[in-house]
Parts: sequence; structure tokens; C-alpha cells
Amino acid sequence: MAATVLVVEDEPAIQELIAFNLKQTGHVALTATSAELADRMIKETMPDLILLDWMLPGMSGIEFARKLKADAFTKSIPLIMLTARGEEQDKVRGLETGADDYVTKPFSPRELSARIKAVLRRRAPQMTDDQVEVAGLALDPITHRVTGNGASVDLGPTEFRLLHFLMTHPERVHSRTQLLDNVWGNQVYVEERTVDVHIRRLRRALEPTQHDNLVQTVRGSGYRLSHRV
Amino acid sequence: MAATVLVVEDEPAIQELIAFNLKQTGHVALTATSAELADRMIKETMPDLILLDWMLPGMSGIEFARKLKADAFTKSIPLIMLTARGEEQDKVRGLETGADDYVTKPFSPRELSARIKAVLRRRAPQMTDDQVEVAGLALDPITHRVTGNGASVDLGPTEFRLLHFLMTHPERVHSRTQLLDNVWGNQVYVEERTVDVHIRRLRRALEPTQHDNLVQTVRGSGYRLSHRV
DNA sequence: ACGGATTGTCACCAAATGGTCACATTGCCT
DNA sequence: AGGCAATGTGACCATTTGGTGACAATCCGT
Repeated sequence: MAATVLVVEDEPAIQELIAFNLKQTGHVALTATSAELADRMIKETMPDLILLDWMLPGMSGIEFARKLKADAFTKSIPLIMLTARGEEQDKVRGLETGADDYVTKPFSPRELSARIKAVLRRRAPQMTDDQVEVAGLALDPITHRVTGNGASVDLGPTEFRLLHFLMTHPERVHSRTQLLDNVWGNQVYVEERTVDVHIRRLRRALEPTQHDNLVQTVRGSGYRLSHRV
Repeated sequence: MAATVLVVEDEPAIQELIAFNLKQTGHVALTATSAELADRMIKETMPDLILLDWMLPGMSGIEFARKLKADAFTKSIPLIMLTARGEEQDKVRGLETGADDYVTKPFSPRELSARIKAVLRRRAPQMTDDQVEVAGLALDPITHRVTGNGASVDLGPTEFRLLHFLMTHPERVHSRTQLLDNVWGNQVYVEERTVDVHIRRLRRALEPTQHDNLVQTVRGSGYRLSHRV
């Protein structure tokens, strides 16, 4: 999953190393050597993720992190702190400032990319190939297989995408328009009521394993996937 | 939450980009390429927010902004100005005319939507999708769920909107007219007394969890949501 | 090309919802 | 206490919304 990552790090060697690894894993790397520079770049590009070194010239990393999390516009950007080894108390303080994760130097490229992936996953869940599971209903995007309590469930392509979207965005109400945009793609024109029909087909397919009640109607708003009553 | 946003921008590419992103974030996008056209659309649709380009053919953006803020009908509509980069003095003048915020081009979709959300929250808290909680009564616009001390509360669409408005504007008395404007929308004509009936329905729905006394009658004025007796 | 699967629409139905009225109740003032 | 105005409340009916089966067009593998 391609993401734009801003690396705030003053040591050129480390900076390049990270940038290289980011590109290797399919991301776009932006770099800044100071908080001031980073600040400007954030406003311009609104990156999907920020990697922030603990120690920076001028404004310290922790100070900068606090500033980012205080600003309503940047607050929602995931933040990973890079700390020197063994500074355990720093980790604590880092998480207090609202960092989503931290990585201690030296780190392996694999570890870094794993953490990046984990943090990004929280943002765009349906983009990943991860298996999803809700109340005994499991969907595997890779094998394209759905099982209810182990028993296999047969779905058409549209119902599969619909269920995948719902399962990666559970509990949340989606209007018919949102579903059309996210499941059908936003360039095709189909009737809103068509969603109803596919919801119906999805429910029917889930009936054998009693999972049809996961797909809930919210009158006047849309549909929701939830295990709660 | 879903808001109707009017985009006044003469460059088709930018206009489309913005409209696309608005739809992505769940808003309804209207577009106008000139101040004259925008003027007509505003009268017709009364958008929740206006995005106004600085540079427009004919009447300039700043001139139009001033006009909007001088008119009693449009004065209260939040306004975000789109300015070219680095025109710092323009920002100042823009804010002087009553713009609520400004965004410098080029901007990222994320920044724009963050600012839109921030402006809407300031002007119309019930348009945002933040959770609200008052005295054990919780309402979540995203999942479209209401719980009283954890127990789920069942509401019809109108009662849900009514409660949402009251909870985002607590401790304040709202006349029937104000409630009609904010909950029903100000273009529909319904009897004032209809509000009473929906207040009644809302109270009944809140009875099971003893939250019905939050909805208070202020004789001669209207209704209020408050945890105080 | 054939046959099954898939998909978008439609028509029809049941249920939910919303607005209004009529009447009951409450509160406030003299 | 009496009377008036404001509000509460139940019922009714029209409208809206969503569920559902049927159907025709299209797609796709054989």
C-alpha cells in the first residue's frame, strides 16, 4: 500500500537509509532535516505518516511531536518516533505526546516496515490483504474465501467486495452512496436502490450460518455491519 | 457529517479535484464558476459551507466574500478562502472580510478536509461526526447508535437528529422555530407543534434509561437539554 | 455459440415514519 | 379558585422507506 512518509532526521546516513527502505517497500519518502523544515513540508504535502527522530537540532523531537499533536490539522497524522537505544523513559514520554509507535535505533529495515504497515493499517483497512474476522465470519482477500464458523460461504463478486468493505469498516453506518463509491467505484452510475438488492443477496448468502443478522439496516441512513444488537 | 459545500472556483481541474474529495469525505459538493452563479446557487440551496477562490473572473473573490458577509441571509454561512501561495497580505485581508479560514494552493485533500471539519465544528457542531456524551447518555453519529448507561436506545431518524442537535448544543434553550430550522431544515414547512410531538417521542425513547428528564421544557420559550434539575 | 452466473432495475408490499389534530393536563396570572 | 395559554399525549392517516421476488441484459467459461 503506497503511502507518503515524511522522515524527519538530521543525520544524512540514517535519513538515506530509511528513505531507501521506504522506496523499497513501495512508499514515497520525503525528508526533512529540521523541525522547521518538516513543519513546512507537512503543511504542503500532508503526509500519511511521519517518522520523527528523537534528537533534532533546534526544536527537539519531543517538542515537535507535542506541537503536531496539539494542532488540529496535524493531530490525525500517524507518528512514529525514532529513539536511541535504551532510553526507556523516553519511550514513555514519547507515547505520552501521542506518538503511535516508536522504533529504537539501530533498527532493522524489516522491523521498521512492519511497524509502518501496522500503523498505516489503522487508516485504510480495506486496502490491505489481511484476513478479516467478525463474530465467526471470516473473509480472506487472498484466497477469496469466506467462511462462517468454518463452513464455506458462497458469494458473488459484488457481494464479496461489499462484505469485505463492511468487514473492514465495521460498526459504522454507510449510506448507499458511500457504499456505491467504495464497493462499486465512483465512476459508475447505478441506482441507489441497487445496494438494497445486493444487501439482500449478501444476507441470503449468510443465512445458512446465521450471520445474516450482522448486516444491519439503519433506517434513514444506510447499512452497518455489527455483531451488537 | 454530511454537509453541503459550495465550491466557487473557475479552474475546472481544481474544481473537480475539490468536488471529488468532498464526496470522498461524505459531503455533497455543489460547484459554481463565477460569483454570479454562486450567488444564485446560495439562494437556492443555502449550503452549509462555501469554498471561495481568491481569484475569480468578474467580481473578485474578496469582493464576493464581503458581499456575502454583508447580507444577513448569507452572513452566517462559514466561508473558507482559497488563496495562491505566499500571498500573506491576502490572508490578512481575507480574514478581515470575515472568512473563517483560508487554504493556500496547492493544498492536500487531507488538509482541506481537516479545515472544513474544523470550521464546521465551530459553526455547527452537529454537522461533525464526533461522539457526544451527556450524563451517561451517549450518541455516536458514525455508528448511528445511542446508548443510555450502556444500554442501547432505539430512535427514529428525526428523533436521532433532534437529540444530536440538542446534545451538541446543551444547556441552551431552543425555540420551536430554531429546532425546526436546525433539525428539519429551514426550507420545509411544518407546524410548530410538531416539535412537541417529536420531543414527546424522544422522551419516551429515553424513558427506559431514565434519561427522559434531560429533555426539559422551558415554558414560553422552547426546549433545552440539561443534566441539571 | 451455448448455458449458467451475475448484475442492475423494477414493481409491489409491508413496515416504519412523520405531520396533524383533538383532547387532556399543566402552569401561571389575577 | 377561575380562566387562559402553553404543553403533553394518544390516535390517525398519508407518505416514505426498505425488503423481496422477478426479469432482462450482460458476462464468462466451456
